[in-house]
Amino acid sequence: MTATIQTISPSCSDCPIRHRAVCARCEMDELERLEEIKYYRSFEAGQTIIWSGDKMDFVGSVVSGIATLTQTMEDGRTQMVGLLLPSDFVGRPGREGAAYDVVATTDILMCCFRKKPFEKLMSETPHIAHRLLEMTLDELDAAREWMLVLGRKTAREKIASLLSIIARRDASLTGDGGVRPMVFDLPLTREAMADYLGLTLETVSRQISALKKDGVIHLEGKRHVTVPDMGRLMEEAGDDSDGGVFA
Amino acid sequence: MTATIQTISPSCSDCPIRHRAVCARCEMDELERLEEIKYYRSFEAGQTIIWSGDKMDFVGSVVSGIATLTQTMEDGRTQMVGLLLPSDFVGRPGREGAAYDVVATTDILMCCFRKKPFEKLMSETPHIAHRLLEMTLDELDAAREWMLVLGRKTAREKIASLLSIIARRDASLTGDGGVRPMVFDLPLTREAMADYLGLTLETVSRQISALKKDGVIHLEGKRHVTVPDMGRLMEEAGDDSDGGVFA
DNA sequence: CATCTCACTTGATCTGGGTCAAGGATTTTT
DNA sequence: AAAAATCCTTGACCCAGATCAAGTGAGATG
Repeated sequence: MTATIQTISPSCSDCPIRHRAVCARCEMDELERLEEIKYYRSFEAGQTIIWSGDKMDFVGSVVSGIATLTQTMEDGRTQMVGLLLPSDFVGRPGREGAAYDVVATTDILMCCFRKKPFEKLMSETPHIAHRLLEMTLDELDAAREWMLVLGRKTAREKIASLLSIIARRDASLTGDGGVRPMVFDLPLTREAMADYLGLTLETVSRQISALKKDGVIHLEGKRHVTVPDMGRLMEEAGDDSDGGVFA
Repeated sequence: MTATIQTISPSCSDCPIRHRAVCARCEMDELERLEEIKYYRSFEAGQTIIWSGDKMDFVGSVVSGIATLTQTMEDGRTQMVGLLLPSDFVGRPGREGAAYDVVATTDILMCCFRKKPFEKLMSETPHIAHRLLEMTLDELDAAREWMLVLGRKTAREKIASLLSIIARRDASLTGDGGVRPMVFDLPLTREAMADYLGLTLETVSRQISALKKDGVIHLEGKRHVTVPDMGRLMEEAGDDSDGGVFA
């Protein structure tokens, strides 16, 4: 149950996540400096990557697999505060410790940079700091969108919101535009969905069954989802602001 | 009901919010450049400062007064996603439009910088970009802490959480350390609290009454709050992580 | 001084989602 | 192939918080 630390380190331009990673706009000499501090790290499903409060000596991006950011109260109530899908960034440059538990939900491969040298590089390279700010603003928007979901939506709307976010992210990763019907696999257990949505796993299960009965989604097995009509799903989510992805 | 635009523009070093403002670590020539693009703007209680989606041509900080960031669904359900107290920063450098409605809850004075030149200054001054990143990370932490409140806390815990956050902020502004008992004025109506907490105003009212009956807080009028024991309040909030302010 | 309005309180009732409990379907272990 | 462990579903019941409704109290307005 320990992390396999692999030092594959292909050249940064081969990095499978370069389209969103900080290195996307780097010059050759910056690439070389990034190369020196870069390493890959893989974790098994269920492993905790970082514990809240632990010192975090790296930043990085998810290459493949899924992880979650969660907060837990003393009595065990837990709330997921972030979902890390491939290309998402993890880490808080300038901060010592981790603020949340980071848990691998599936087997996961991360592309990491040692934190200290990364910060040095960042302070010397304006566009990296810029890119970080942009990504942090994106995360802030996502967190605030989720506050509306948690605070004001019904259980059914919450499920529909989650499905439509996952579908959207999945489509943008596979470049699968607005093709209908939309097909994807749920990367989360019912319990993890419940933790994201502020519900119980029973309610999640019931609402998924209800959406299925009403023909909003179709299920094969427990995880494989087909959405015959994304517009319908987003209506169910109470969401007109579709972000233009499926316009 | 239009905004009074005053161009008081005292020198930046006189800025009442310089301790948290972006200019805190600026050199003299940067201060002068900031001075050129700086202006003050005041709004009356109830005024909407920016509408979600509107083009936003400034960034800035709250000097005095309170504003809120809110999101609204088509059917009128609203969720507050941020509370802007004095010294808080507003604006999304690098983004065109506003993502949320910004509403003045009390009369408010803002210290603004024109956006385009501010962005230029930012791209030429690493430590400003740095400071912005830090502030955005703070906001992200606050948003995620609030996700736990919205998703997993009971009505009573939500109220206690809000009171303890306001008390904390108030104390750090007035430099009023850990002095017990803690006294402050609620800057929000019951309805605004409800919008922040994902509750109805009736529930907010009932829970405040309950906390009062149980001696957790004491009320004079409807807004003036005395907290005889901050530790007790934070227990009620289900919150051990007190941020060390009242350790 | 009477009336309005706005912010709040309190009561009565209803209901969405939580809780508790009993399975079912797959996969993993032995 | 039996046993155990996961993950999921469904039913029955309950309760925290929503909804509906009727006030109260303190400023503002005429």
